[in-house]
This record gives sequence, C-alpha cells and structure tokens, in this order.
Amino acid sequence: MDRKPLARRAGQLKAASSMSENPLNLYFRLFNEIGIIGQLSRSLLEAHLPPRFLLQHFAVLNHLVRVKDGQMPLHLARAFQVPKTSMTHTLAILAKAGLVELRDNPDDGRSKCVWITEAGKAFRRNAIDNLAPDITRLVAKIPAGHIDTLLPLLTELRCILDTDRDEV
Amino acid sequence: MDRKPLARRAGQLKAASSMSENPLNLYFRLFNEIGIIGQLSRSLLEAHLPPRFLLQHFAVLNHLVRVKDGQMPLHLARAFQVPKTSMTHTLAILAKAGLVELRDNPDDGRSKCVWITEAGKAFRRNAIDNLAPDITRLVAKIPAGHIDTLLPLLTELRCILDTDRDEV
DNA sequence: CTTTTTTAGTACGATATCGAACTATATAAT
DNA sequence: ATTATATAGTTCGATATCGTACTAAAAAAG
Repeated sequence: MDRKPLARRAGQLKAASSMSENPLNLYFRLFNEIGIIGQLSRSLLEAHLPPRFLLQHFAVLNHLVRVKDGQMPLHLARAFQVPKTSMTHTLAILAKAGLVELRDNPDDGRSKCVWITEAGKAFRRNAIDNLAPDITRLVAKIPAGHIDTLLPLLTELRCILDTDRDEV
Repeated sequence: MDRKPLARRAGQLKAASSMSENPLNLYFRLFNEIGIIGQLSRSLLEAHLPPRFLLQHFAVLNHLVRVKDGQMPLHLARAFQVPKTSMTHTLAILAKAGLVELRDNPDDGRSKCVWITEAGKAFRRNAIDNLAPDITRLVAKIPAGHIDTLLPLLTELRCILDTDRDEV
C-alpha cells in the first residue's frame, strides 16, 4: 500500500500500533491473509465432500445441527453473510439431494423453515469424520494456544465488521 | 461439532488448549469466523469499486504494484490460491478493461507476463482512497495491538495450511 | 538428436453467485 | 376496514468459478 498519509488520526495510530506500517496496509494484509486462509480451509473440507458438494452445503447442514434446526432461509443467509439469492440456490441443491426439507412456516405465509434430514445429518457426520485426521495433523503443527488467541480476536473483528456495515 | 473423541492425541490436546472444546470444534469455529470476515471485507472493498468489478480484480492489481509487476498468470493463481482457469478469466476481464497488459514471456513461449497499466494503477489508487475512510472507522473501533497480534498468527496459519496441502 | 514427459495457458461446459425485479404475505398507516 | 409500505423467497439473466481436456512449448530421458 502506498505511504500517502491518511487522516491526521491515522498518523497517531501509526505510533500506537505498528511503527513501520500505516493501518491501511495493515488491514489489507490482514484481509488478504484471511482471504487465502478461507480458500485453503475451503479446499481442505471440500476434499472430503462427495463430488459436486461445496463448503456452503456442509456449512448450512452444520449450522442447522450446531446452532438451530428449522431456521428460515433469510436467517441462514444472514448467518453466512450471503445474499438471499445465494441461499435460495444452496437450499435448493440441498433439498434436491434430500439433505434438508423445506416446509412452509406456519407463522408466516411468506417464509419457509429449513429442517435437516437424517441423510443430512449423516452427510455432515461423514464429512467431519473424514476431516478429523487433517485437523489432527494441523493441531500437531500449530502451537497450542495460538488458536485460543486467534478466535476471540477474529470474533471481535467479525462483530465489528458486521455492526459497521449496518451503520453505513 | 459433536463431542465424539478424536484420536488419543486429541484427548491430550484438549487439556492443553481449551478445557471446554475439542480441537475439531475449535478449528471449525475458526474457519467459520474467517469465512465470514472474508465475505464482509470483500463487501467492504467491492462497495468502492466501479460496477461489475470485484475483489479479485483489485487484488491482482494490488499484487502487481505491491509485490511484483510482470508476473506470470500461474504465479498469480498460486499467490491467490485459485485454479489457473479462475486466474485466466480474471486477467481476461482486466485486460479487456485496459487495466493490465498481457505480453508474451520472452523466456518461455508457453507463458505470459502480466503488466499493470497506468489505468490499472489509477483504478487501484482510487479504490484505496475510497476505502480509506472505512478503514479509519475500523481502526477507531478495534483496539490498537489486536491486529498486530492477529497478523503474525494468521500468517503462520496460512503458511502451515499451504505447506500441509502440498504434503498430501 | 529424438522421444517422452511435464508444464503454462486456454477452451469448454457445468454449476455457483448474485443484483434486479417480481409475487405473495405481513405490517404499518390512515 | 382499507390502503400503502415493507418483507421473504423466488425467478431471471449476466457473470464468476473451476474441473476436464486440449494445444503448444519446455524439460527430461534415452
């Protein structure tokens, strides 16, 4: 990133954070690393999914089990930060594969509820079982505590980005 | 994630890292947060790009300026962890828009070199200038030092994922 | 020097992504 | 009660993504 100074406040921050890099650079590097890790982790998981299934298919099933079954498509789209149209497409694929069941929402004629099926639960479990050795290998390579340090900071960053976006 | 124990070693790790969560859960949460931050940061940047331009278009231009101009498509694909076909498509769009120039590699008849144009540099600069206020707002919200803590840990994780993938 | 193998980039086609616009339903305003 | 506005999900179409297979060129093997 070029060294053109930002607002005066940014100059102040330079001293507070990194002596050698302005915050714009820092954030670009941060988001770049995150983008690449995202793709690497997606490849890691997708290697263990049946052909033609992708990370988002697994992620939806996982969310229904881990967070709450029977959610509305809109809530799922928000949880994963994708447009409604993307979630509509993903759910159509999952329903067609028999991994979820879309039922009308009795409380709201406009909306649907997404329920995971037994086949969906089995799909998710198989993916997790197949991925476990890879994660075990990662665990062996990454020092204990680093993930514990990363997670809360990433969660904070995600919350701030989420909130910041709504403010604009 | 279910609480089914992993290999015996994982049981040992549980005590070492998190007392309440097995490592598979930890990594799933980690990758999930990263995936969402990736999408949020992509939206943040794409809001400041001209219509029909996406993060990867900017990222390639940025890479050519920040890292090295005149790189080969294969190197760019590797740098961004995308398949060759994805990079071919991205570069075709950029070339069509006059933001990069594809020239034959004088040392290797099979390959091309990607050079950023003046229009490409202006495109990148405009995006950065337009993004600066958003980043400044983030800087104000995220405690100093958190990014400094995050970056090296993410870089380490990315390197390990990169190397681990090549080992399989 | 010739042949075989590997590599860089592309073409093709199938599928994913997603903005715009739509319908049906719910909520808010009158 | 009626009308206006907002919302949930979908359809459509344009574009992005990417695996497979291809061509042309380079490197390796013989």
